[in-house]
This record gives sequence, C-alpha cells and structure tokens, in this order.
Amino acid sequence: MKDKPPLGAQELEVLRFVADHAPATVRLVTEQFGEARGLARTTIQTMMERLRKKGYLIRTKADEGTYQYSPSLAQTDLLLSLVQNFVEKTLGGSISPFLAYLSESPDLTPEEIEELRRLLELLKPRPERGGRGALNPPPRRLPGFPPDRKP
Amino acid sequence: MKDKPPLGAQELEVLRFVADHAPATVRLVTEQFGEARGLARTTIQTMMERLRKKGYLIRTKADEGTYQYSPSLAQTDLLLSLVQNFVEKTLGGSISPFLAYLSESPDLTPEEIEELRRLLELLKPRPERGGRGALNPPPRRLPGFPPDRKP
DNA sequence: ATTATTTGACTACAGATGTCATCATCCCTA
DNA sequence: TAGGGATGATGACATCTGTAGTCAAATAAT
Repeated sequence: MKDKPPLGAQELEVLRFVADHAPATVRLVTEQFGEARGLARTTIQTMMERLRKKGYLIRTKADEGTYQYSPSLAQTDLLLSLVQNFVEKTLGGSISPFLAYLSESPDLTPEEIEELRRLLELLKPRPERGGRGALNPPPRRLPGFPPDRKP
Repeated sequence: MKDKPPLGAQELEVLRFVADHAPATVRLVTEQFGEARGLARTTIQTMMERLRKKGYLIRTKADEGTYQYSPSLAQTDLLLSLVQNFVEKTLGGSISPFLAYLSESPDLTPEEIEELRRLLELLKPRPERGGRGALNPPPRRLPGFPPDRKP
C-alpha cells in the first residue's frame, strides 16, 4: 500500500522499545528507556509522537489523561519491511552481502543455524517459484552491483 | 578501527554508484546517475565531496583539473559494515528477521540458494566458536527483542 | 482551597541531509 | 584575446532528526 516515511536511528530504537513493551506510555518509555540514556521525558514524547505521525505507532487514551502507544504493525511485519527496505535500498537488491555477513562475521547461535537449515529445507524443494502472489519482477538485483569492478 | 559517520539514503546511492564505476568523475556520475533522476551536477558534486569528507571516498587528480573518485574501502568491506550495522542497530542484533525475510518474501535465485547451502556447510562443522578475534560479547541480541509480546 | 505533580501540546534549535546557485578558474577555440 | 564551456569551491536554504524547555490542563497531595 503506502510506504511509511523513513526512520531515524533513534526513532527506530524507540519504536523497537515501544513495540517490545506495548502498550506503553510515555512515562514507561522514559523511565525504562530514556532515563537509561539520559533522554528527557519530552524527548521521548516527541519521538513517540513523530512515530505516530509517521504511522508507526498508534495510541489510545488510557486512564483518562494519558495515552497508550502501540505499534501499528505487528513486529514481524515491521521487521520484515525494514529488512526488505534495507536489502532494496542499501544493498541494491542483492542479498549476497548478507550471506557474506552471515558466514564472515557473526557468531551464529545454534538456533540460528538450525533456522538456516530449516530455511534451506524449505527452499530446496521448490525449484520453480512464482506462486505466493509475487509479481516476479524480472531482474531483482541492480545491474552488476555486488562484484563488477571495471578492470 | 574508526567507525565512519552514518550515511544518508541518497549518499548511499551515490556511494554505491561510484563504487561500481570507480574511478568516477563528477561528470560521469552526474550523467549516468544524476541526470536520470533529475539531480544537478552540483548536487552530485556536493554528495561526493561529503562522502569524501566522511571518509567513504578518496579522490586523485586526473587530467590536471578534474578529480577521480574511488571508494576508500573495498566494496566487500563496505557492504559488510553496512550489513553489520544494520543487524546491530536496526534488528537489535538478531538475524532472525532476516531469515524470516529470506523465507517469506523474496524469490531467491538458484545462485543465492546455492550460496546459502554453501554457507550452511561452512557453518555446520563448527560447533564451537570464539576464535577469529571476536570478543564474544555475551548476549548478542537485545533482551527479548524478536518475539516476546507480553500476553 | 492551594500547591505540587503529571502529562500532553507546542515551540525552539542545532546538526545532518538533500538540492542548488554562484563564483572563480582553466582551457579551448573562433 | 575575448568568449564559451567544464570544473571545483563556497554559500545557501528547506527538511528532517535529535533533544529539550515552556505552558496549560488535569490530578493528587496538603
């Protein structure tokens, strides 16, 4: 549908916190998130309101006077769109860098490796794709992004 | 060593383009990248110079008068740090969302699947980690980030 | 009641980002 | 050699981000 406006680094942190503690009040976020990093209550409030304006949070009146904020999207969806956006915008559509990252740097937990294995199992038995509703946009990756260094 | 300052969305695009066409002149980037999206030459120049100030690009005098810009880091490293940063900052250290993304949304190319398989092979025979120089920061993921919705 | 506390709305402001216009040069070319 | 075109350096300006202060209404405490 509509693409939400971009998020700043800090906004993202707040959004994540709120999502993890929804429904959350400004007070709650200030105490458990803001104070820890020296942020004033109004700063948190501003952040939360901006997130609401941007469509990432919704709020409802609580005890007559204060508001309860909650994420407008399920965390899963939010994360998915974040990853999607990142792969598109930042990696130019190629997930190779991500795979490289996975193999290169991190200490994958056994669970994650297990998850990968399961994922692969899921993918393996599906030589042909195109179902699921994907419009299958032809060349998904940008022209010669990852490698390609002119010699 | 030092962490480069953050990149704006647009700066990133330019950086990517330059990296893919290095060594590139402002002219080149303007014609092949800027014009296409209605950006003035000076805009491109400013971007490239900022990228240089930030340490992502370096330049050398070419035909006496113009400069040639090139990425200061190998693309691989750049991408890796971008991914690393994304996983840390945006996903809160958990790669689960990314795995979800892989299985959920995209049409992985056979090559990517192959890559995944190889990756898994690499990972599999490594029950114990901690070498490679990683400081092994205890709980890599944020406290109950991905799932955890208070019931 | 009078005062202190809580909370949301608004305003402010510095720094980062995205886009350019101007200027000053350097090099050609008519 | 006077005018053009190409280029880099600067200065500008509107937004967006990150952080807060100030106000006013609503509440709670005396």
